Amino acid sequence: MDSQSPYIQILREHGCRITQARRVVLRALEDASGHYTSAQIIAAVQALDPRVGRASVFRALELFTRLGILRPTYLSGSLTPAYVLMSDGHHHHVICSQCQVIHEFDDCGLDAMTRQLESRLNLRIDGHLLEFYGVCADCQAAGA
Amino acid sequence: MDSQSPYIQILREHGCRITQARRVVLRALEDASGHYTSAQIIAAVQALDPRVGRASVFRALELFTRLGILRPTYLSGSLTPAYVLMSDGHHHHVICSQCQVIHEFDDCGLDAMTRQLESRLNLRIDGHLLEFYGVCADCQAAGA
DNA sequence: TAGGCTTCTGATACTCAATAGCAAGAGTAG
DNA sequence: CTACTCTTGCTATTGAGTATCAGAAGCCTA
Repeated sequence: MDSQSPYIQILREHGCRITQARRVVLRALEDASGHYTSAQIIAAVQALDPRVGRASVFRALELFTRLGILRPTYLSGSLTPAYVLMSDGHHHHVICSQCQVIHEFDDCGLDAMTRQLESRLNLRIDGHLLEFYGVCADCQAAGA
Repeated sequence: MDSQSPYIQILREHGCRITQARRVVLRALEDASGHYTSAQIIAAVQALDPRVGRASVFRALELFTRLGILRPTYLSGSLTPAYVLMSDGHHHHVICSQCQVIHEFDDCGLDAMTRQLESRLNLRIDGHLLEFYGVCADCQAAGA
């Protein structure tokens, strides 16, 4: 029943135990389906299950990052990272440099480039993060 | 003579003063041409000009990030960001998940996608960061 | 299903990168 | 050169993230 989540499967494949703390952190991340800072994730976890401690959240985030499930990224001028769920190993978004709005998109068309890089550099590629920086329509209108 | 650096030009265009501290930080970054943490940048700046203080380095890094000259990115298990120079607005690299070696590459072929996104989402795009995650040849050999 | 080994957890104290505040100094426009 | 304003350097402070460790909980075996 837990095995429905592909992330739980990844934990299992790596020989990591499926603990309550990890399950709750994963659920918080999936509910969010966005870009959350550690503080926001801790708050969400507290709401789901108050018994889970701060330290365990940080440990889970670190583990998930190591397994390629998550990727911390720096957004909105703050040096506190936001965590991004790498669904199926990849993630793509556009960030407005002015209002910091984030627009995610799915199709990246990077499969061909991935193959090409793998053969050219002689390595294996498991995933990628693609960020575009720009100015959104609203900010362009406001700035004009 | 300073105006040779395109980054100095960017500062000028945004009405920022060309101060000694900012010049030194830029020089440290250009000398490095790699991925440096703030601690490493501070050390490099100290070596170039000991009068420049820590706080000014952080302020310069923040300013350059805001202007799109730099991008903090998460590398190698530490939550202290590494700064990447966005030459001409974009940067691309492959990171080995095991030994954390970074391999930069230039051609990304993302111009077409950039155009497409601009028209589809109705926004202006100024740059991008593309990170691939995988396992390098050495680590694959060692792991086998 | 219970036993037993091992990993993981929760609580707290601690560390140190990053920031805030302010008086003094340096850029720049005229 | 002068004057105005932005920026700096110093230092105190903050707070996200980490270390520690006894106890709890997964999980494998039989």
